[in-house]
Amino acid sequence: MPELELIAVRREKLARLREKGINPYPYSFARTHSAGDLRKIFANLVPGQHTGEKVAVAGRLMALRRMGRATFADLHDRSGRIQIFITLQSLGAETYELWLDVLDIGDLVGIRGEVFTTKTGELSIAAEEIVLLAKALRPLPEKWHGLRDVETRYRERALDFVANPSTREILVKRALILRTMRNYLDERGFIEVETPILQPIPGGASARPFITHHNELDRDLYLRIAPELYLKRLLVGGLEKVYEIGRNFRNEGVSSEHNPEFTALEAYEAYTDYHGMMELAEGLIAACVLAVGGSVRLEYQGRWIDFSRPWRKVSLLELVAEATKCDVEKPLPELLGELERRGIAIPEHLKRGPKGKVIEHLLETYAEETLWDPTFVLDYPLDISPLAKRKRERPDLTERFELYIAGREVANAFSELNDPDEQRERFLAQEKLRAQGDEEAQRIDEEFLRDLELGMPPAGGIGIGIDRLTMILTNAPSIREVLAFPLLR
RNA sequence: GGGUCGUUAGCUCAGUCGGUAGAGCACCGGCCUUUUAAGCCGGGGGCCGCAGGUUCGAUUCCUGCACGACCCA
Repeated sequence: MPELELIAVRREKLARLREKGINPYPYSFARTHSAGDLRKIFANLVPGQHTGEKVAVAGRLMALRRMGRATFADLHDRSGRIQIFITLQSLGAETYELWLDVLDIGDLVGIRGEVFTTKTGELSIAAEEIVLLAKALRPLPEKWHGLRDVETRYRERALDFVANPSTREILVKRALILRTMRNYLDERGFIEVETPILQPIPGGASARPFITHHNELDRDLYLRIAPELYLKRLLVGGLEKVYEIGRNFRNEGVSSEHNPEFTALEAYEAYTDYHGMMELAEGLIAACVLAVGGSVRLEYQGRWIDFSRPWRKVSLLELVAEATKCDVEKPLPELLGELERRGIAIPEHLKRGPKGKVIEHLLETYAEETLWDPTFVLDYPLDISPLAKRKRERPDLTERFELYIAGREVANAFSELNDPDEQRERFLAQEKLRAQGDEEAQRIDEEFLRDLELGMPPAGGIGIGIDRLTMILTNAPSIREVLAFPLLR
């Protein structure tokens, strides 16, 4: 039946209700229990038991089994399902007929009545009063298969949440992860802060920004690609341990692992370095794994991930050397020659350097997917790490790591560069790349440099991608599953 | 950006080797007071993703486009 006809049928019922003087969208309903509460409280009833307990529940009608003068209904709320038993005897003929005429699957209703169990032992409520709380005008997906079509699921998210409780569960777990992170950091003396999302110069990461415009100031502003530079200015200001959980915006494509707006945690701690950040990452993520899964192991897309500490540490250059069997210590021209001899293709735009981009490409292409259990990849080339401090004893590398889990980059951290003169040099090198056409190269930020000149304590900083971490901890194959409303084409 | 596959009723899916399209659920009518994917009887419901092409005839074959899934860069 065309959708419009199904809606028309429901609208007729709505009109009938109004004729009877019943408000189909009333104001409130005092419920005494959720379905889950009742299952807990009345877990030990025997079949056919009447309790004498009067309760009030509310939720969405998800099934109606009409059997003449008696009807069974399934009422769903956030906590689960409870069966409602409706009889002509207890409501009276007129009321019973009316409700069975006008109620549809999908309607929100309140029920008052006595808790009992049927002869098969199912916990139920014998309805003494039915209150319509909101009439549903659109039909719901099929009761058995539900809503499967992934496109409809992502485009009509509310419908997906109604039809698929497991989708709702992901958001519950996401909230648990965020709560666990905040608790973990708060307990260790970190202060949660909020820094600008509208920024005059987008900094703190290599990415293309979204541009917006302030009318009154008649000035373009950018949606932030990272909060990093502002958070470090708070370190200058003496906040010592700060973190922010918030939305970043990067003007790039959408895929199963990318959404243009995504949530990241960034945390900065004075007087430590990237070794301290490794400990923080382990503790923080392990706490989330435990909170969500109750164990140090969990299954992702059919494979187990072992979060037992300490996590593996491997140097980026060793990792790439092993994956490609090439001597990655060679200068770029010689390395490119060796890669070519081994039949390893490098995209043209990377060949003119900097070398760090080639190394990064090799990591993403040949090593990333092998990093299944949590692995810290250490010591990134200086030329692709403009905000990180030089590695002790290796001036061409930085004290930076990325954390990989299930073949995905989940975190990025470094010993924060706090020498203002060197930071300026690094920015200038980035500006040079930008002039050569690298739109993702970072921009010089004079206000940040000015504040660095006040003196920023040595510090470790880390960014963790909340969406990707949530994917892993909820066994979600796509980032769209862990976003309440993903961006679609 | 390239390749492969998909798009049929509100939902989940069949199907047509090219001849005016089917099921289950949902919906409508009838029977039914312990059902639970309730059951039984009857009924209505379709731009077969969009646009072209081939053909006497296209939902089916071909091309393009849109959207999606997967793989590759």
